[in-house]
Amino acid sequence: MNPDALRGHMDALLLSVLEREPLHGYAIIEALLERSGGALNVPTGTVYPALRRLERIGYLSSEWATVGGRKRRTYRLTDSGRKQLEGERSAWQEFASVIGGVLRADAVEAGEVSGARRAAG
Amino acid sequence: MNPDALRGHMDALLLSVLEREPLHGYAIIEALLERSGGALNVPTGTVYPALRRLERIGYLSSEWATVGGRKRRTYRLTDSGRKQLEGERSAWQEFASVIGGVLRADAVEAGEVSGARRAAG
DNA sequence: TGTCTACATATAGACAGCCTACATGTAGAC
DNA sequence: GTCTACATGTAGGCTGTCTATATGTAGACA
Repeated sequence: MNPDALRGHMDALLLSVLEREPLHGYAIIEALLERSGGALNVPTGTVYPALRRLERIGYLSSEWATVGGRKRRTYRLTDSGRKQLEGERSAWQEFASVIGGVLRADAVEAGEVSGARRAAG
Repeated sequence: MNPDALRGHMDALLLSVLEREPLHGYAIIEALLERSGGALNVPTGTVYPALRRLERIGYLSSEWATVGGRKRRTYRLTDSGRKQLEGERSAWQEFASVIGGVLRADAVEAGEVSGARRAAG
């Protein structure tokens, strides 16, 4: 997975895995790995700063906990973050539709029309 | 459209619009705008350097032409570029599938399963 | 005892691509 | 003479992701 491609989509991914339940950074990385079928192995140097950024913005809140002698900082979605996640989801759909549409536009000519859809409007 | 989101997908878009026929930079911008239904208004400061980069790599070749007294640099896909486009297309599908899958994972819980698809393998 | 791995967080600095802003020039309409 | 559309290009800023490194606990194993 080309790292640049993640640019601008990391927030959506992080907010999304936190929607179900609060998690600490390490667990978030594992969750992304699992939910992507092994495709998304995001380095700690990406995740930890991103989580802090999202907290600074107000989408996440965090608190420390000690489990089995190890310290964890557990993040949870704020109301603001939950709202943002909605926005991220629709932004993703728009984005995927637009890019996918442009990429498909020329391939279609080759005779492969299959399930081509057009955005209404 | 969040600019960061384009990061890493610009190459695919540019190669894609050049698949059908050679175009000059300005026409490429218009083509992207049109094919995206107005969603993709890419600034010249993004397109021109990107085209030069793609030419430097070997995915595009260019030649100057004068039409109606105006100079144009027309770009066309090389064999290498055509091959790269194939790769970009499958990379996009993989990417969209992975991100979409993770974003959907939690929303699904709400009962909305609709047409969920999984990439084979 | 020492070493290794998994768990867990964090930061510094490099890298790269997209953007804003600006520069330059032609053609045609008005 | 001015404006808009056409057409290309560069400099410099921004910012998010990555690599590499640092720190520390717990438990397995020799």
